[in-house]
Amino acid sequence: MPGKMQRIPDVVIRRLPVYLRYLHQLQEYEVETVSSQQMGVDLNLNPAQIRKDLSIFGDFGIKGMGYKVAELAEQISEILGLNKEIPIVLVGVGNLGAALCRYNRYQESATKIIGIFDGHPSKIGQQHGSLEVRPMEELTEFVQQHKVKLAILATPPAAAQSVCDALVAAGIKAILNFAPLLLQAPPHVRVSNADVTSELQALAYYLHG
Amino acid sequence: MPGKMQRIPDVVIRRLPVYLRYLHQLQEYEVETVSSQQMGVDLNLNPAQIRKDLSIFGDFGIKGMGYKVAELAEQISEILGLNKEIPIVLVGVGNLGAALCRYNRYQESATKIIGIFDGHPSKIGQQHGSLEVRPMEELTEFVQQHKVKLAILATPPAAAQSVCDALVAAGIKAILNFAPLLLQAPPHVRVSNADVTSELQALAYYLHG
DNA sequence: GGGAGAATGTTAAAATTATAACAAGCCTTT
DNA sequence: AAAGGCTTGTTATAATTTTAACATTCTCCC
Ligand SMILES: NC(=O)c1ccc[n+]([C@@H]2O[C@H](COP(=O)([O-])OP(=O)(O)OC[C@H]3O[C@@H](n4cnc5c(N)ncnc54)[C@H](O)[C@@H]3O)[C@@H](O)[C@H]2O)c1
Ligand SMILES: NC(=O)c1ccc[n+]([C@@H]2O[C@H](COP(=O)([O-])OP(=O)(O)OC[C@H]3O[C@@H](n4cnc5c(N)ncnc54)[C@H](O)[C@@H]3O)[C@@H](O)[C@H]2O)c1
Repeated sequence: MPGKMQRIPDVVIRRLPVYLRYLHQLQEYEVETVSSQQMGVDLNLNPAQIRKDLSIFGDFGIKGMGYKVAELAEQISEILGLNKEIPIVLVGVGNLGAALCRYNRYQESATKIIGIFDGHPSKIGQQHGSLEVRPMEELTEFVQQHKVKLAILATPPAAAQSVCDALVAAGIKAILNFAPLLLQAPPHVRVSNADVTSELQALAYYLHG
Repeated sequence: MPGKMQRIPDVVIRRLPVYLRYLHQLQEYEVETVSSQQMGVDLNLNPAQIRKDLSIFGDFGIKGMGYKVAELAEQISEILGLNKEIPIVLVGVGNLGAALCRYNRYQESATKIIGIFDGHPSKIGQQHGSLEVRPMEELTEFVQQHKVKLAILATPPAAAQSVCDALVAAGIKAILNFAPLLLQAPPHVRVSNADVTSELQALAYYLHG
């Protein structure tokens, strides 16, 4: 639909991976097609919202029938850019960082950690799965050489801002931040915060409401 | 303000921990008061939104002056229910679960993991910090005995729904779910999803938009 | 003690997001 | 091949959330 440009809300983008995971699940059960109605029931979402989200990007459905599961999964992958491998660097190979490395290995996903870095001498050279911890000095060159655009930040909060600055300077365009603080980054760099403590605190509210 | 009852949006509740962390930071620098203006600059939020969020719960500010940092932090803690310790159980002591246990120890927070459980015999009895892995058989009794209302779920996705059911049956009221699937839980149980893969996939979109 | 300046709480407006309604279109069945 | 039954994409409506505006009131300082 080569009409006019429109801004796509973040909230829509964040639902796409949910749709995608669901579709992959259907594929495992060899389901061929699915309606927005059915998706709505299974995902606890309004069917109209699902149709609207998808129609932003194109006409993927078949009237009277629904969506072809495999095809829609492919389309969403395309939209998100998951059809090519997306290389990731992880900085801060502590408790959490190490868990993320190991997890990465059995995950069949386009997003893949290809380099891990740490500032502490004792960590350098340690092996996590197929990845060896590199020193921070190599970060910039590695990022540029491998055209890495996405980073995971898992250092303590005190180090996080300076690591963020280094990542930005190296050319990183998006950061998944696990450190419990608000990173300051330029507007063209997207930061997503995964703060467990905040999540737990928000949940705590609902224990007495 | 004993006026009429109002529903408080989730999005407001999720901002409260952000405010709280910021206030604690100010306390470290011995800042005594702060204006919504200043908070807005530091947190990248609209000052009006901050004032509105806070005014839902009471009149915490002083006109012409702003908010007393210590007092506001105390109020927000109160609202979230963080003035008493909130006990948590964690199920699934694998890579991620173990990292969360260890993290828990140095975190000065009201939310505290007090029991960890795993379904695999080889894990039972393992020590993680001060916590020893317990068998699933003890889950229900432990939850009820310690009046635990909040759980962290960190099992593989295949096991997650049945663990969720067990948690709900035991009386858990809120779950932070790390498994990449949509849990089905009754309406009185709140589920918050912390899915790293989905986060990364959403970020991927912005690498080519 | 009074006036200037500042920042709140609140009311009003704008923007965004979600839901509902429905015409158009595709598939299946007869 | 035509009808009937679904289900989409889209347009319209509703709800929520954000931002702006401003009267009120508190502090500070003279
Ligand atoms: N572990 C968890 O379960 C958990 C949960 C929620 C949040 N977090 C947050 O995630 C982050 C990591 O947590 P963790 O438990 O893995 O901490 P950790 O202390 O185990 O690991 C941090 C790692 O970062 C490295 N590091 C420190 N300064 C660095 C720098 N300037 N440059 C590069 N590397 C540096 C350290 O050497 C260490 O290996 C922290 O910000 C923590 O608050 C952790
Ligand atoms: N490790 C990561 O960095 C990471 C990142 C994102 C998401 N996740 C998700 O978090 C979850 C845990 O990941 P992980 O890497 O720690 O996995 P893991 O395999 O290392 O650990 C899973 C643990 O759950 C236990 N378990 C399995 N079935 C159980 C059952 N029925 N009852 C109780 N315990 C049971 C296992 O014994 C194991 O100890 C997974 O769902 C994974 O997809 C992990």
